[in-house]
Amino acid sequence: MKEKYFPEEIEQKWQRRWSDEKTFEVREDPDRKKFYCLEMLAYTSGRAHVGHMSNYLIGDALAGYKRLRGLNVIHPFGWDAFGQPAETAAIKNGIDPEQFTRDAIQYMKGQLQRMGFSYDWSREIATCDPEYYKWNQWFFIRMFERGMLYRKLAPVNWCPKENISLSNEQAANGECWRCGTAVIQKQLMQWFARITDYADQLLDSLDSLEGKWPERVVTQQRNWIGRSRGAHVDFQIEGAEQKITVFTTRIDTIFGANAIILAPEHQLIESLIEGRDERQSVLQFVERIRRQERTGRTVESLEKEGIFTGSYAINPFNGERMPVWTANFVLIDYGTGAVMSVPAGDERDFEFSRKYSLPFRQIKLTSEGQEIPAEEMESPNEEWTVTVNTGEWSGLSSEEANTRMTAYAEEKGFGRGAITYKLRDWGISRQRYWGTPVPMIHCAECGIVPVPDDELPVVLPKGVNLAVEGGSPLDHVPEFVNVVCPKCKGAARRDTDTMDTFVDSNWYYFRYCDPHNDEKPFDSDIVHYWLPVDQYIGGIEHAVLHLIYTRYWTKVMRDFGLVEFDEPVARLLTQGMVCKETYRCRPTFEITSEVLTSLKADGAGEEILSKLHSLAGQKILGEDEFSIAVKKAIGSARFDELKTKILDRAKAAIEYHDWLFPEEVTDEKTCKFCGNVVEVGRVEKMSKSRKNAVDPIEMIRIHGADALRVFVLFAGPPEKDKEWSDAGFEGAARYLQRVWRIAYKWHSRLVDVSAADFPLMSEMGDYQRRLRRRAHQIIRSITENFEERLHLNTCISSLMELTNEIYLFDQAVDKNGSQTDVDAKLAREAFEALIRMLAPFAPHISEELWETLGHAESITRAEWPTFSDELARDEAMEIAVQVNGKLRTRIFASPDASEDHLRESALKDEKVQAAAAGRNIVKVIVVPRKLVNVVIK
RNA sequence: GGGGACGUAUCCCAACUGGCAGAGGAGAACGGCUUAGAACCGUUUUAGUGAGGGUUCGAAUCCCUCCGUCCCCA
Repeated sequence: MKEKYFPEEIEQKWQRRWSDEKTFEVREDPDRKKFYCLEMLAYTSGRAHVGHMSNYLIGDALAGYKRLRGLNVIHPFGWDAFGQPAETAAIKNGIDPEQFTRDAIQYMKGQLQRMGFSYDWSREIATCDPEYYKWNQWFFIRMFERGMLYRKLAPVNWCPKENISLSNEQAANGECWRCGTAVIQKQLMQWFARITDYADQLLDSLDSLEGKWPERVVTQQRNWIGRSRGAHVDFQIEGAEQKITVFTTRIDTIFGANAIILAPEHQLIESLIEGRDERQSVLQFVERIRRQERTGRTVESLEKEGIFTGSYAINPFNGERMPVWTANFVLIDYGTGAVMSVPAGDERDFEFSRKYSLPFRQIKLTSEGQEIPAEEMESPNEEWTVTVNTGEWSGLSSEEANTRMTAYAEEKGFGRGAITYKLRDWGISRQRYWGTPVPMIHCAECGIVPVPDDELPVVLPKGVNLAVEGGSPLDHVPEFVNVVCPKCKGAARRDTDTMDTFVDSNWYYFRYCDPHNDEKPFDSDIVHYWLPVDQYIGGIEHAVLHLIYTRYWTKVMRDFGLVEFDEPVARLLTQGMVCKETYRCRPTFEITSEVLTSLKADGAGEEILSKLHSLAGQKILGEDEFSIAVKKAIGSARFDELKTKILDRAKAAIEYHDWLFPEEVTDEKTCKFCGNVVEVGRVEKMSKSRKNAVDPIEMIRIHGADALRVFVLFAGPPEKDKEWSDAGFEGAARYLQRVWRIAYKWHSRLVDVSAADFPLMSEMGDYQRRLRRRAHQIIRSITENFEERLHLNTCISSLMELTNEIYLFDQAVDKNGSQTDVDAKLAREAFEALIRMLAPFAPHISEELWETLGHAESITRAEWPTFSDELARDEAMEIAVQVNGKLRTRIFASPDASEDHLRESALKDEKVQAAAAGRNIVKVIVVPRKLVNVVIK
């Protein structure tokens, strides 16, 4: 053993050995209990920073622990390799997306291996491998055969100049990311999966995840599915054959309806306006709303806009005539795309009716039992109370009325109970290159024909020009597009859509179990050995989409007979992020008299100038802040018009350097390049663009991977955000050195003793008893923590405590002048416990020390230390004695002193007696091992 | 805009089903070691839990209001 700790040397030694000996490769073993430890697929962004490591670290520590507990631990890794960012990077830099992705994987894998993670690399998957995505295609065809997939027209963001579809990010701000053209919504034929058929199952089986998944993930999924029970009601259109069917959850409020409102996309609109004066203006309105981004239309703050169609519909309950409108806040894909407006009971309807002065009626009491006249209402009443003005149902509770009125509608045949969901069918088409090709062929004779199984995979062609204008890049590859129809052998076209990458991530962890199977996606028996996943770890951003889709896919696979279980993930942990301070060199803006003069020359009016004048003299840091201030002063319409001119003129510091790396900031917190004072930003999530990412490889070069691992896990509980701190990282390194030093001091003395045949506690000295007791206490606390709370930060602090105990012990031994055999036994017990418990966190140093203690086999094959409650028992405990809840004194008692004993000792105490003198003792509360509270009056 | 989380010492964080506010780390100070410093070893150090109110024998913990920070959804 070397006297000094050289992390680099021992880390490389053990990483090589693990790899040579295939330490972490596992097989199914029916005689052993398994543990599936899974972290989410890594996105192939190029390089990983410390923030990315956080969830791998949590998983690796847990996997290490479970291995020591004797479980057969599968801990695989893979790459989320398809997707639009790789394609974007490829277009920008002219690199082939495949090359870009392969390079990223190679680099990132190197980073992970240097961290010493215990992955079974023989199971590695990259979703862009044809051997993997072949099975996406296989699933696609199976689902198509069963009618689980269909095509329909659906809107995409579309750049009219280049004729390509854009992702939401590419269409940010409503402009095409490449040419700046205004994005429009275009209807394209696209593939959809009927996930809504599984809505009830997805919702109902969430109950079984309660308590095992974070509460908020379960809640978010419930809301996302958004099941609501209500009724469909048919409204006859006046003077026409058709009826409008609306969905409502509050049929009890139908007497308060003052209009029917259709989504602008509603099919009936055209026939409603046919031949009417309103036709032209309604068409214009519909066209305008359709261009608005769909996402914006669900916001509650949305400015409600609508237009009367000229038609009327009849309320089937009371025969009232109601105008039919169309408005932007009604969505075509929710319910039936038509609602009845009940202003007295709904926020949006209320706002809408007030805006367009549509009169309405009060239909329920307030929760205090008041009937407020409709004209006097200041806000709608959305509660379930008691109905009024509701015909024969007046005076009923809302719930009662709801049930009875639904029954009435059913009886009369103009309505029926119905359930709707917020969940929509899942659009899986993408009009891009870098994804799994849809394995379908379009034949003029035979329609849509799946590619025969024996021709799978449909491989993505190489060398495709991604920067083309017009359609998807694959449309421009004739040798890909032009095929022979599998059925009639006539000329046909291949489908050029690729699949949403959520298809890839739906089932990758099933594939890990049987990654090289070339006959089917996986062998069911093997999957049944490993799955469900025991612990899944990943980011909260996947709370809804990925985690709903993968639950859905599991149920689909279950219905295919591939798996027997229902829920794929037993436990879920969403990790916090690693954050760090940011620095930014920003331009300052100032409205000076020169600025005003030149703006005047630009044609700005007096009114504007005087308003801007009020901002004069203020130095405002940052473009956003300046824009906001100016906008506030002159109003947003004028600002939009003059924006560029004002910004250009008012920019005081022309030169600035935006986000800075820490090393680009001087000690005086100024920018190294221009001397501007930098803005020290909030502690933010690490990211490349904010230049606050910490490179793990760089950190490993300084103090080693073990120190990095210990630091990140020690920085805070796994599910909370953590802050990067250089001092903390140093502290972690110092801790490992401290372990090394004390191990070095003792190791030669320990090799030949065994931690067995201890004398009775009563026969040992104080310092000896203490070490043994503390060791057993700490083993207990770390074990419980791993099993229950996974607060790994406190595990590490317990390890530090144990280390401190060993130092204390060492000091006592030095004071005695000689080490006894009992000392050596005790030290060996404590060291072996320490090293094994350190192994999940700092595996390299633990292996090395374990070997030093004379173990021939890897520490990963060792057993987790056990504890004895008896040995961990405290000798005497301090019991707090309170009078009326205030601490008055303390008494000492053995940990198993009875309540009676504690009560009596406390009452006997002179401080208690003094306080109680002349007053009544009302009661005495005894909390064994903690405190006694004497309540007096 | 909606939903959620968090706020404890100079800083990062502990405190498990309400039960003595402090485990651990960082920092600082002092002592030892040293030619000296760093490192190391040791000792010491600080808050009543963001503010206000409520429930309770007892509140960091539960409830309400407000302030602040962050996250998710839109």
